[in-house]
Formats: sequence, structure tokens, C-alpha cells
Amino acid sequence: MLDKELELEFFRKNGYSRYKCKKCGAHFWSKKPRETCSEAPCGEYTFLEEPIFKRKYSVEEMRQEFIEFFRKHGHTPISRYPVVARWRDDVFLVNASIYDFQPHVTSGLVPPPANPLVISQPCIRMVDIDSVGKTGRHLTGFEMMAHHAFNYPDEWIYWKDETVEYAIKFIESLGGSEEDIVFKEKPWIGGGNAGASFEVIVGGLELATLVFMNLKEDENGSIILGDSRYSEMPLKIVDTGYGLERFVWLSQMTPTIYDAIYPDMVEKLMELVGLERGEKEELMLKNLALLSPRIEIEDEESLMREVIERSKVSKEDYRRFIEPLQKIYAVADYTRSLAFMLTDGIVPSNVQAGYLARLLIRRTLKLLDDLHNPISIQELVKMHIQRFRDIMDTSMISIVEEELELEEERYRRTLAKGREIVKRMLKKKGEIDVDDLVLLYDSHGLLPDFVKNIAREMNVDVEIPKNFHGLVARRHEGAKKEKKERGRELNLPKTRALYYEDPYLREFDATVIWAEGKEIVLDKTAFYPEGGGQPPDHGKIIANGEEYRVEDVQKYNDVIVHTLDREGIASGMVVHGIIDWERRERLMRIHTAEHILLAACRKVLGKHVWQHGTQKDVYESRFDIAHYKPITQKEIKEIEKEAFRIITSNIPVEARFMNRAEAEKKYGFVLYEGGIPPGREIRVVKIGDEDVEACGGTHVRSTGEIGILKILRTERIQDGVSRIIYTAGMSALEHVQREEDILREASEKLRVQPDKLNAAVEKFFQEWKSYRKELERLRKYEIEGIKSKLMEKAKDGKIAEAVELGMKDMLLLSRELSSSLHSGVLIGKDGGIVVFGENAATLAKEIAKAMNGKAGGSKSFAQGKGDANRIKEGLNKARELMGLA
RNA sequence: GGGCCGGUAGAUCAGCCCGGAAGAUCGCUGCCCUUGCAAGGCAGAGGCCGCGGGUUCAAAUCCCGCCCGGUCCA
Repeated sequence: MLDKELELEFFRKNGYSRYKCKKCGAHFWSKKPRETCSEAPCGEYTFLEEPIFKRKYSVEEMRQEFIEFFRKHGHTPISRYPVVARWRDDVFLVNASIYDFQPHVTSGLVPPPANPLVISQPCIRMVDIDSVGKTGRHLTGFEMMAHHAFNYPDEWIYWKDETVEYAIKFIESLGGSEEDIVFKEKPWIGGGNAGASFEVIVGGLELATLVFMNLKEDENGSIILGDSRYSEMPLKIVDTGYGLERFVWLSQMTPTIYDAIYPDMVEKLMELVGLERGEKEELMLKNLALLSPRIEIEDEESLMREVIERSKVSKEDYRRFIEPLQKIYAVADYTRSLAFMLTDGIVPSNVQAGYLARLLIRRTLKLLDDLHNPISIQELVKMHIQRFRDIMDTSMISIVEEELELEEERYRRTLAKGREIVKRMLKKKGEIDVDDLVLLYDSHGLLPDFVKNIAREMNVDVEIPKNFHGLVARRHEGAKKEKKERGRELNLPKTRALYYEDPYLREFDATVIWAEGKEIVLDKTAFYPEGGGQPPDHGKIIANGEEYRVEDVQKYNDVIVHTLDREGIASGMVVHGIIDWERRERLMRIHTAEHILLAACRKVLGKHVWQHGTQKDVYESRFDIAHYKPITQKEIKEIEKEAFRIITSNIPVEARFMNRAEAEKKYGFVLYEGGIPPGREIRVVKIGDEDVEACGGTHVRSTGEIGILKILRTERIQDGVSRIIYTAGMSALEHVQREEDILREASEKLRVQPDKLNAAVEKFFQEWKSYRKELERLRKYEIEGIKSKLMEKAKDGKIAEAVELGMKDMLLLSRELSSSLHSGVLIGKDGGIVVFGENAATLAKEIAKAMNGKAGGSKSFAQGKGDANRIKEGLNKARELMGLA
């Protein structure tokens, strides 16, 4: 299928031929005849030996070259998106520039912000985390430079020939030659789309990928790729990805990509660790770079052997230089990814994107430990933020530093605790097997290496299986569950939403266009359907003089369905709707209050605050935000005061529909705090300069109408996520009044003034505690008394008596008695039996039997229970068996 | 969102598998020893065994639900 797709007019006209790589068998296009596709390991990294570009470029210079080149060729530069994919709910991090335009632009629903466009998009790819530092070319964080063209049936921009030509011209503009370039064919599949693609290879290195996306996944499609079927889509997308860091590397000719993109940090770390790079070391590094594409990274041993042989150095030389350097490289890369993630507002957590940040932080801390902590993680991340200040938000530095400090503390705590767990395990079992290792990692976050080290301290050897991570994965198999989609296809016209046209509309007339059971759809409605965390309106619908209660209102696509308390309304009827205004008004106040609350939180707590989920209700509403530490009482008061300021400023609340791309451009992704609405047009709700969000809810006209916003309490629902429970308007006033009632009633009960309540309660509590102790002392004393009385009845060190005591007291008493008596039986007022001394259990069972009860226990102590009316029988039995009768 | 581990004295934990009188160490209080401190000795205080339900004559222990903490995976 690809053969035809990639036989370009351009290649034919410009003297290119199609070859088949003798090593990997892939097809490729080249102007110069070639045996292989030239990509390492089929070829070598020739760029390390011979310059390809005319000069060296820094990251900033290369980015600038790219953007400028495409700007000159008719592309509109657009600014980068955050690395955390706020506009999507299917992924956490941006993996590629095309992520910026999924799902709505690529599906054709929404136009792109510009067409064609050029961007340099920072991306995070966690999948390569283990290779970073070791291969010389892998990164967790990189910038994907890209030009995109979106071709619509009625608006054609450009397609394959032009894209290939741009690639050649851009490489030429940097001093490269057309002869150096190889276009390798490759099918491309990703994210429900597919197409043909070229990998652009220069000097043995893949520099870019040119994807021609023209297929979408389709059950009935006729094109089969991999395991799925695809069909042609009307939209044809040019999706390119130029590896910024790789271009820089190629220009700099350094042995690794890390030396090219952040030389300052690598140098600084080397200096602090005490590594020096002489000729011998450079040679080792270069050989490593040349060899690493050839040998699987899992086989580090043979890679090391080859490097040692080629460079004519000792194993010792390698160990002393390469191993710490690889760690330095990894630290430099991880901390840069962290700089991107944290300044873009990801809060470290145990869930979602925050977990990925924590993972990177912990990996970095481990590496820094290995290097004997030459510098703090905060310092390194800060260095990157300042170094890349033209694309990172430097105002986040102090928040980032605090987050890292807290994370490091947490990490140290986990390790200290883990150390204890491992030690205890060893003390108990004497060894640690594979199951233990998996458990320690999965449940306690302890890496096998760490466990092995501790075991070694205690002279125990632990074997780490090769497929360790596979074993962990197996434990998680079968744990996944499919989430069900709620969808409903009603083939009806869009319902006119009167609540948007006039949010204060309380009554309206409409025509029923569909009815089934208790459900009806109207041509227009003022009933607000559940959405955006706002519950649906309630109210009445009057038809033919009959009144129906509206119990639920839901929206399916653009059709609004009302659920009534009973059947009876038919299609075609004209009805009158009345909104339960008291309820709706409260909800409107609360919804606007929520926007104000978010603005206040961002102001008081910081810019990283991001809405995590909400549920509004008439009396108590929940508002979850990402924040890296629990919210203090002081902060709550500040937030309330800030909200008060916004409310009393009486700022108008504007709501209007806007073109999605235009709104994003104007306000940024803060728009999507409350979630990501679908569609070409989005409704933007703006409160002066305080807050702007995409929101489909109903709002008051101006902030003053809210009256009062009150935070009731906060909870930490996850690491990095706090829940604020609040209310507004009349509900807030009612809450304050209720609290006042509690205060007054409590004060009245204690007969003190409300302001003395605190001191009074303290006093009462202290007194209660001392009385409780006094009571216990008295009981002990009483038992002492009973004991001495009973002792008088003892015969031959034996006793069997009935006592006016409960089970607990009898236990105490028998303990006392057992110190001076040989054996004894006590039967309590409610039929409880306590036996101590020889054959206690057997004796107790016999007594219980006599009392129609049950008993049991050990040889020297037993307890049981029988019928409280048969105490006498039990006692007689006991005496008989004990020889006391 | 799902899985796993944990919650017992101020702290760190044992006891739970296999139900039968709540423990250890450190810390705390007092006394002895000492010029004083440290150490040592003796005595003592300190527990809703996370919460709620169930099974049982009897639950820290077994079963169910919830809450909280930790951790792994997506």
C-alpha cells in the first residue's frame, strides 16, 4: 500500500531513485545511489566525523532558524502548548506536536489556529526513561519542531511533494547537501489515525519524520494496517516532526546529544563530581556513541566490552568515567523535563500526570545519591528554568522549589521506612526471595537494587531476576476494567437553549417535539440540563391544564431531554414551563462563586492551582484543586477575603460564544480549567480581569449578586489534590446561622457565654478525664475488697462463687485471685463464667453445659457464658467437680 | 480510575496465619547511684488495638463496609 503512496512526482523530477536497504530491507529514496538506508545501525553516525551543517547551532538558534524558515515560506508561527495536555482527557503529557491539535482539529470539527503553521512544541516521553544517558541520543524531554498543513476538500494547502521539498530546503539552508539526505518509507499509525511517512535520515541519524495522515480507524474500512481497519478521511494532514535537539547535535558533532544541548550543566556536574575529559575519555565516549545504536541497550555488558576493546582502555577506566557520566547525562535530561512539567503547572502526586513528575523526581534523586549528591535537585531544575527562560515560566521558580523540597523529604522518608521494613523482613525470614522483592517494590516503592544493598549490609545475598519489571507487570494483569461510555443517539433537531439567551427567564412556552414514557423533548427550553458540575433545574411543566413535575434534565449532544414525574404528554402539544427559581437562583450564585473561588485560589496559593473536578449543589459544593500541600486555615481566610473583594467589586459577568481557536489564542488554556467542551464554538464566561473559563453553566449578571462566599472546610483527597467545600449566597448565610445556633445551644448547655465556651469545654474535658481515672481506682479498690471476702471462703486453695460483677470485672478479679489461689470459678450476674487453674477449659465447658451455655479457653484460663437463671446449677456443678461440695 | 501494603502506648513496631488475661524497645515521670553530666539500677504513668457492622460463649486476631496513610500501574 505504501509503494504507490510514496512514489512522488518530486522524486521523479529531481533524479531520486527508490532503493532497498541491504541490511534492514526497508525501502528508501535517495539522490545518490546507496547500499543501505544509512540509518545507524545500517550505517554509521558519519556526522560525528564530518560536519554536515555549515556551523554549530545552539538550541535557541536552531529553533529560530526553523521557525524563520517556515515563516518565510508562508507558515504562521504559533506559540508552544503546555507539556501537560490540558485540552485532552485521553493523555496526560504532550508526546508530539500533533497532540496540540487532537482531537478536534484532526477530526475536522475545529479549524486549526493557523494554516499552514509552524511550532516548536516541547514534549515529554517517559517510555525512553531507561535509555536516557546510556545511548547518547535518548531524551525524556525534547522539542518537536513541526510544520503542519490541514487540507480540507474545499481548502487545499499542500501535500507530500511540497513537504519533502521543504525538508530538503531547510536542511540546505543550514548548509546540508541534498546528497546527504535519505527518505526512508515507513507506515505510520497512532492515536486512531494512520498514513504513510518518511523518516528523514542525515549522516546516519534520523532527524525528522514526515507523516501524511489520511486514514482514520474504521470498523468497516477497507485498508488493513496492523490489527485494525482504516478508511480514507476527508481531511489530509501534513504532520511533521523535526527533532530540535538532534539538529543541534548534528551541528555540534559532540559525542552525545546531551553535550550539545546543555553543555553548561553537563560541565558543571562533571566538575562537581570530579570527572575530567581527556583524549582517552573522549575516544571512549565517541566509540560508545558509534556503537550504541548497534547494540540493544539491555545488553550493557557487551556494549562495554566493545567500547573497551575499540578504545584500548581498561574496564577500570570505563567504570570510572562512563558510568558516572551516564548518570550525569540522565540527571541533566530528567531535570529539564521536570523544569518543563513543573513550570507548566503539574503538581507532583500519586496519581495521573503528577505521578509521572514524582517518578522523574525520584529517579533523579536516586542518581544524585549515586553521584554522592554533588548538588540539589532544586538547584538543577532552577538552572534549566533560567537557561530555557524564553520558553519556560520563570515566575514559577519559588513554587517549583518548594514542591521539590517536599518531594525530596517524602522520598527520604519512604527510603528510611523501607530500610526498616527490609531489615525486619531479613530478621524474620533470613532471606528475601523474588516474591518479596516484587512486594517491596509494588507496595513500598523500594527498587530491587536498594533492597540488595541493605541486605548486603546484613551479609545476605539477594538475587534480582532479569525480568523483574515483567513480574511486577504480571501482578497488575487482570486489574484493568473497561469504562462504559454513556451515549445516546436521538435523531432530533438541536434544542434551543433559552437559559443562554436569558439566564433570568423563569417561564416559557414551547412545543413538544418528542415524547416517550416520562421523557419529553421540546423545541426550546429554559430548563438547564446537568452539565459542568451544575445539577439540572427542577420545576413544572403545564400541559392541558395538568401539572407535571420536572425531576431531571439531561443533554445528549444538543438535544435536551426532560424527565417528568409521570407519563401523559404527547408530541405536538404546546406546554408551559416554570423553573423552580429558588433552586436555580442558588445554583447560579454558586456557579459564579465557583469561578471566583478559582480566581482567589490562584491568587492566594499560586498559578499551579488547577481545577481537578467539581460538584455543585444547593447547600454544599465541592471544588477540587491541584495543590502541593494541605491548605492552611490562614490561607482559607485569605481566599475568603479575596473572594469577598471580587464579590463586593460587583464585576459584570459576561458570557458569550466564541470561536474555539480565537478564544484559546486570546485567553490560553486556563479556559479549560473546568473541563474540555467539544465543538467549534465554545461558551466563554469572563469575570472582568479576574477569571475566564469555558463554561456552559448559568451565571448571575454581576458578582455582587452572590452576596457571600463561605468555605466550610477543606480535605486532602490525594497527594497534590485538595478539596474545598464551600457554599454561597443564601446557603452561605444559612450555614453561618446554623453554626451560630450550635454555638449558642452548646453555650447554654454549659451555662457560659459563647466566648467562654472554649475555656469551659477544656475544663469539663479535663475534669471528665480525672473522674474516669478516679472511677477506675475505686473499682480496683472494690475488687480488692471482694477478693479478701472471697479468700475467706476458699478451701484448699480452691474457690467457686457467684459474684455481682460483669465480665470485665471478673477478669480483673480472677487475675488477682490467681496469684494466691490454686484454682477458682467465678460466675457473674449475667451468667458469665470465668475459670482459672488446672484444666480450666474442661471445667468451664462442664459448668457452661450445666447452665445451657458455652465456654472455652486455655488449660489455665477459660471463660464462657450461660443462662443467667441457672447460676445456681452452674455453681453446684463447679463445686461438685472441684470437690468443694 | 484500578491493584497491593499498612493503621496497636508520645515514637518505632511485635502480637493477627492458628480467636481465649494487650506486649517490646526508645522516649516520659519519680526515686537510687553520682560533686554534676552521661551511663546504670528500681518503680511508675501512658492504649476506643483507625471507624462501623457481622460471626462467636469469647474478636487486636476471622468476615463485610468505610475512613486515613504509603506504594505501584494506567
